[in-house]
Amino acid sequence: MESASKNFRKRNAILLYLMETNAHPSAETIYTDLKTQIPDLSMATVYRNLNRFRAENKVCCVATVRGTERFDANTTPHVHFICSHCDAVIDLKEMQVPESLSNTAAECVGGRVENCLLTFTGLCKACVQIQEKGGETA
Amino acid sequence: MESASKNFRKRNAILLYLMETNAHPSAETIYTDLKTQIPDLSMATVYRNLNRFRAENKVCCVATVRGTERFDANTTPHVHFICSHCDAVIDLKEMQVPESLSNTAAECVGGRVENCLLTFTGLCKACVQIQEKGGETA
DNA sequence: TTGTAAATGATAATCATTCGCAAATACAGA
DNA sequence: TCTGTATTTGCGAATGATTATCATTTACAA
Repeated sequence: MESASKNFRKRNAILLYLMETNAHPSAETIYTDLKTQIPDLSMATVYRNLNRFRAENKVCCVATVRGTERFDANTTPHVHFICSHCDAVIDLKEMQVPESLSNTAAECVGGRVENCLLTFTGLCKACVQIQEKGGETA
Repeated sequence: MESASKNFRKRNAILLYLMETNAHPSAETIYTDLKTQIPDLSMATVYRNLNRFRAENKVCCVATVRGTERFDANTTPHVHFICSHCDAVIDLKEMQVPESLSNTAAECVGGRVENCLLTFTGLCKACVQIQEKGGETA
């Protein structure tokens, strides 16, 4: 196992960070947050390991928000909501992608379906309220 | 109506191009293809108008493939398949996003749901076949 | 020790996208 | 027909995210 020894401290820290958050952070957020515990961390290491995790299917990119990729250690099909005002990427844990859909998709494409993402966009609860206040002028 | 006159020739050409294709092109593809009919077209114009169309809800970005946005003049909820080998973005026209899902999502978030995308990834038909041939060595 | 392979940091390079500004264009009214 | 104004555009520079390069460090095995 490649966990305790060798040069995997930083790699493991990055994966752990992703497994323990549900905020779908960007590479930069990961870097900034981990930098406090690991002062000699480099952005290159974050990107390199993210790409490695992706190739190993330990991590996936669930969205690209304003040109920035957002990562998740949950690689099973699941449902997200992206707020177009505050850029939050929120898990909709209560929802599931109906299994039947993947099968139908595979039939339609005639190829191999490996993953799927169901993504809603709009305004999150907090941003709806902000907008309602700000909209009084209208 | 802002169609025939004024300075809208290029703008209209871009929108028309998007309405007539189902290939979900990138800004660069749009630019390259239109350049043959409109030699003095500029990339900035393509990007500017894409952003305008987006704001007007005439066009949306349906995916980001290898760091490049892919556009679609169909702004209603629909289903795509992205081939991770050839980067094709394919409409699954036979499939629909169940209406009920959007309602459920709105309840879960407690905010305002504006759009949704259901996206499958994997290998398209052609790329599966290529891979099967190439895999003989194993 | 010593050699080897893998991981990293720093920074340069790349690529998609946006910005700034001056020139071109279309149209309204004198 | 001129003139003013607002819009659109082209060009090229600037930005921002991501990747590549390369020398250094690290872990481990012989």
